[in-house]
Formats: sequence, structure tokens, C-alpha cells
Amino acid sequence: MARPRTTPRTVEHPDLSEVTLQQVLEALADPVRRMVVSQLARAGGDKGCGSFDTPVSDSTLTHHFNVLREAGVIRQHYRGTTKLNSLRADELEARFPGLLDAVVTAAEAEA
Amino acid sequence: MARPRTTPRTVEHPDLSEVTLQQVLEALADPVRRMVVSQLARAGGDKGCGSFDTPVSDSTLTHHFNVLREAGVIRQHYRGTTKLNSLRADELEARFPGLLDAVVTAAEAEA
DNA sequence: CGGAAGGTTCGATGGCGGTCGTACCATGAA
DNA sequence: TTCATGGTACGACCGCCATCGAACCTTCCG
Repeated sequence: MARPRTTPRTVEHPDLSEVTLQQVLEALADPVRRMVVSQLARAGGDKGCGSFDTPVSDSTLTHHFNVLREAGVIRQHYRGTTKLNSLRADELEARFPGLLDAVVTAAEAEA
Repeated sequence: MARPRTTPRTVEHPDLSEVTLQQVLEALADPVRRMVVSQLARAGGDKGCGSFDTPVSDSTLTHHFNVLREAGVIRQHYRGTTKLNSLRADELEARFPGLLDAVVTAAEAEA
């Protein structure tokens, strides 16, 4: 948006100390976003943007990734034309102990 | 609503097995509802409807209580003209281990 | 240098949910 | 029985957010 033409694509990630419980809960309260988090948790490491199984369009998925990133839940970086995603599990655990685990576990159990 | 005139006021509570993670997360994602839950957690036991410190009107608060009850987060029962509320902490812990604790703890830490 | 693949941005839209005020109901006390 | 209290039901409003399609931008590969 504010990026001038032809600049390497970078992504802004908040420090977890700036992230509120409200943001994280809102992020995790959406079913599609929880699918993303679940699949990311199952994958363990990085996972390409296009490799997620969701019922929404690409542009909507981009939106969800943004919400998750701004909530400090995921980390994103480019490699070539592909955007890789990973969970910020450890940092999140330090900030909100038990929260991500509980949600991921519950999501797994329900599915 | 469907209750005929002059019937003792009772409240419907879902079995926690019928409650979804979605419901619980949506319930806990609202700031006002989280205030209610926090104050309930701090109180330990029952707490009258009118004794909560929130920034919303009575009718809105009633709405939030309904959401929390339908999500299996709180239990309500009448005593005289007063409605008492309590957390369904143990049941919730059995259904979604660690979830309520994590949220309550985080909410306390942030406040 | 094309062109294709992978994502993003933009604008529009639709629906849901939080909010309120008012009217109403049940209970207990005077 | 009448009144006051505590809470609910209802209807309306408003703002936000998930969603989409289309246009666009980057990067890689022929």
C-alpha cells in the first residue's frame, strides 16, 4: 500500500507485547481462521499460502492471514512468489500461557 | 417467551457436550462478556445480576448473560427476584481443557 | 522480453451482533 | 392489593466484518 514500486516484499509483524487478548480471541473466533491455525499446527513448520484447505476465495483468505498476523498468531515471509506461514506458538505461549494450545487441542478434538 | 403466565422462572442450560468451541470463543471474544466472566471468576461463587460493573445498559447485559449461558460458560438460577450467576468452570474444563483458565488468567494479567 | 503463477488491493455488499429505550412481567414487601 | 424492585422481551438502529470479483503487482520461467 505505502510501498513504492519495486521494493522487496516484506511483512510487518507486531511484537507480542503489543498484542491484546482481545485481538487474539477475535482472531481465533473465526472458523476459517481457526482452520488455518489448525492446519498450521498440524503441519508443524512453514506452509505455503496456497496450500490451505478453506471454503473461501483467495482475497478473503488474504484478509484472514492479515488478521492472524496482526494478532501475532502467525508469522509470514516471502520466498520467491510464495508466501510462507508459521505459527508463533512459543511467543504466544509466553504472552498468553495455555491459550493457543487449548484452542488448537479443542479444534482438533472437534474435527 | 413461551412460558405461560405465572410459572416459576426457570432457565435452560445446555449440556456441555452440545456446546461448540465456536460458541465458547465467540462468547469470550466480547469485552463486556469477558468482564462478566472475570468478575465471576474473582467472586468464586454466585453473583447477582445487578452486581456487575459494566459499561452497558441492563437490557444489553441481559443479552450478554444469555450468550454466556447458551455457550455453557455460566449457570443461572433465580432466588426470589434476584438472578444468581456462576461459572461452569469444572464442566468447561472437562470439555475444553485449559481454555477458560487461559482466558481468565490472561484477562486478569491485562487488567 | 513475454507470460503465467501466486497474492494483494480495492470497492461494494450483505448479514449479523451489540446497543439502547420502552414496555412488560414476576416476586416480595408494605 | 398495591407498590417497588430486578430482570426480561421486543423492536429498531447502526456499525463492523466476512465475503466476493476484478484489476493489479511481483517474481520466476521459458
